[in-house]
Amino acid sequence: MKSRTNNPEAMRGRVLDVAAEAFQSRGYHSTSTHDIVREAGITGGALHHHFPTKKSIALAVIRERVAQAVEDAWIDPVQSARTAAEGIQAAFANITNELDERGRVRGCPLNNLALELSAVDPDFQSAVQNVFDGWRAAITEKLRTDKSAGLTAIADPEETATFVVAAYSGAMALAKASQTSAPLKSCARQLATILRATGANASRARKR
Amino acid sequence: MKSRTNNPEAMRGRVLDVAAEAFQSRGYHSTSTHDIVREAGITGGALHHHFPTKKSIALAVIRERVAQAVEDAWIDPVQSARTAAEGIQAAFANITNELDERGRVRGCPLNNLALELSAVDPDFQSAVQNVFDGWRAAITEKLRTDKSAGLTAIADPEETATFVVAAYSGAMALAKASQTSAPLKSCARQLATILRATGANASRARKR
Amino acid sequence: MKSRTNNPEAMRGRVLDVAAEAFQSRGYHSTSTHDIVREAGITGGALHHHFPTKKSIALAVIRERVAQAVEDAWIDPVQSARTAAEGIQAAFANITNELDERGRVRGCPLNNLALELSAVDPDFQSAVQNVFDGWRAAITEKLRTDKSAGLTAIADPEETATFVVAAYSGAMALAKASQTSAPLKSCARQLATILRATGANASRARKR
Amino acid sequence: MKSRTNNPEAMRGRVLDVAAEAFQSRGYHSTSTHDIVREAGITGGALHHHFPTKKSIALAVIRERVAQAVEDAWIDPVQSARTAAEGIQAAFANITNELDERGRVRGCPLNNLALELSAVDPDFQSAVQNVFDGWRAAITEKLRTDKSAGLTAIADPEETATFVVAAYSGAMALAKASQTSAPLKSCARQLATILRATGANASRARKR
DNA sequence: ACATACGGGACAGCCCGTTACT
DNA sequence: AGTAACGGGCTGTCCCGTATGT
Repeated sequence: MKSRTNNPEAMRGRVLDVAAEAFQSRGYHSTSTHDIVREAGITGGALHHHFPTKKSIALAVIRERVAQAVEDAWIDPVQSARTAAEGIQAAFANITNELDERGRVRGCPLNNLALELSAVDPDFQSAVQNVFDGWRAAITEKLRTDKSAGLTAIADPEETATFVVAAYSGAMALAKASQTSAPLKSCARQLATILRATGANASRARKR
Repeated sequence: MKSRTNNPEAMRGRVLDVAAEAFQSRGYHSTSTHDIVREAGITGGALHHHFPTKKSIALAVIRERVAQAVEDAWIDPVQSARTAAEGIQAAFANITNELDERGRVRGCPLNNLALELSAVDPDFQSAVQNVFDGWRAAITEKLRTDKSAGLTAIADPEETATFVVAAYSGAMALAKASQTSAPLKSCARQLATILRATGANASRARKR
Repeated sequence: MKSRTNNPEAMRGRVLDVAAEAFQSRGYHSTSTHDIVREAGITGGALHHHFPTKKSIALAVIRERVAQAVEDAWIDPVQSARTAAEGIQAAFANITNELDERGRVRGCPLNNLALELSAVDPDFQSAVQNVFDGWRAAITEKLRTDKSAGLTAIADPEETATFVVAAYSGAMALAKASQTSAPLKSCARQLATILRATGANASRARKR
Repeated sequence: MKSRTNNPEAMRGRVLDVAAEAFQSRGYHSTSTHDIVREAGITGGALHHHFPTKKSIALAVIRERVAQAVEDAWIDPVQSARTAAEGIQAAFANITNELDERGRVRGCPLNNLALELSAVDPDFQSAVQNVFDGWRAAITEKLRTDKSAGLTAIADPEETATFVVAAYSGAMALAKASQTSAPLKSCARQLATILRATGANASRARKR
């Protein structure tokens, strides 16, 4: 008879950690519930107790782990930066650094799951969309309140935020496909130029 | 015994058509070989004769169908457009129109497979990368040879091309997640502004 | 939903019984896992729970059923017989009788699997060898401790034991090929003569 | 378009060579017709032209290759030897030498197929039995006509021949299971002693 | 709360044969 | 004589979910 440590919170957390990791590395469909059971060192029964279906695991991963990852990697840096442009650059820089250290590009956890699951099920779709919305909202807000030179002139902060998220998402997709951080670096530079240029234009416009 | 007419090309083509459609709509892992057999109206033996493994189907789909789709939707419009900016806008416009007519956003076939398969297998990864490379190369070339006002001043056409591809890819990911064409429209507008702005800057720079 | 009673041991045993029977009658490769599922009256899931692979079934059959059969048919009779020669004759006699009653010669379960699987996989090979070793060891031991007239003079009990096992195995192979018990009877007689002769020789030798 | 060399005899022979080799190494059921096609460098259609079914290949292998192998390894040496005992020892010696050089024990081609196929199909069974019968007949004949000292006294040459074949077959089975030539050497020694002893007994008997 | 046993049904891949075609 | 396309069906494995047991 094996010993057992009743600690539901810890077990739930371990499951989510393992599942988040597996979903990002191998994808949702390529990860079996048995993989999670094995890697988390638990039993099928325990998994079922906390998550009755595989779908419920994925939803929890999106809501509790992926959303957190987006917050850590994007929302916090952007909010705490001096300007929106700096926040965006910081986010890119941090992610690129991590990538170069790791050596392998697993892609953006949100985009990976978004592409794989959005078409599968409306529950997945809306869960994913919520995270995207929070992400865009944070950037939008920063763009709106950014009092740095000229950026106030940005016509549509929401659209710009969408654009930033899209550029990053696509850059990460290219990075994953090429297994290089180069596309991310390129896009970071392009975005930097654009945001500066926009500001410059705007300030120039105002000066006249 | 029924009569039979050998027509390997047609059968192969039908398999690829069905598989390309299924992989885009439901994804690679959510499509079973039996689905393909059923939808293509063939037998398991015939499928195995032409494609011994599911992976070989996906590789052929990427190389022969997805690459073609990218060519039709991006490379041809860009090459035949007057300017790079116009070509890019045309590509966005066509795709967005199709999306709005269809009502459902299935995502970019290349990005869907890229995100799902790049991490799975190096063969997939390089097949996907080849298509991305062709795509970027076409835009790069157009940017380089574009004699329209000021755009010759683009510092790094390759990087700009990467950025365009990334922005589109990410925009389509957002569109899929939100099941709306709005992100695509936003990003198209942003890109238009940027390319125009860049040109404006450049011409301004030259005037001085 | 039907009610269910968990009884893992019984289910495992039923699987092994069915598999042992099928492997002996039709061979390992000619028995499908579905055959086992059907004949044991279980489900695929249950089979997979107890035996994740077909190989694991065969290994269990060898270790838990074939080894037992060898013990019943050879080791026990030899050990409990008065002399080695008598034990060997008893084993032959019992097996031949069973054969004649059954009418059909399915061969020695150990040799059947040995010939079919030894070259396939080292795990099979060593599992089979273990049973052979136990078989030979029992005969060796009996020959060594046999105080009956003259047999103590057997130069190399181990080699003689090997010879007995080989003669039986080959005789059963001939019996299977001819679907007759005749080869077994012939070999039993030959072995009887030899063991007696050896004893006679030995005792004659000692008398001198 | 590939060139083609019409040479039915050669193709048939190549198929049988490849099949014989594969059947001995891996067994009948573990060898697919596609394996044969690939290893023989032919096409499925060509195989089907010469051998309409897999069974027909096996029957031809038994009748044309395995029978020949038994003739080369046993019948010829026994017939051309001075005495039966010497012929048997020569056969054992040759086979054991080959085994030691090869390093891997694949078993007796006849016994391998006999054990795997005798129970499957009566056609296989009788084909195998024919080869066994020829083998035993050759030894029987030699034992009968052997004018060497004492061996004429062998009571039942046919039974003795059966015994020799059985001992060899079983020894090879043990050799395959242990992947050692040791069992063959042991049994050869035992048989040598027996045949000599029998001769000695007989001549002793006659002397009195 | 957790563990083991089990249900059914799919999964990708492969099998042996046959038929159309050169 | 020989080639390539094709037909069905089956293989071992694995899947996710649930029920029973502690």
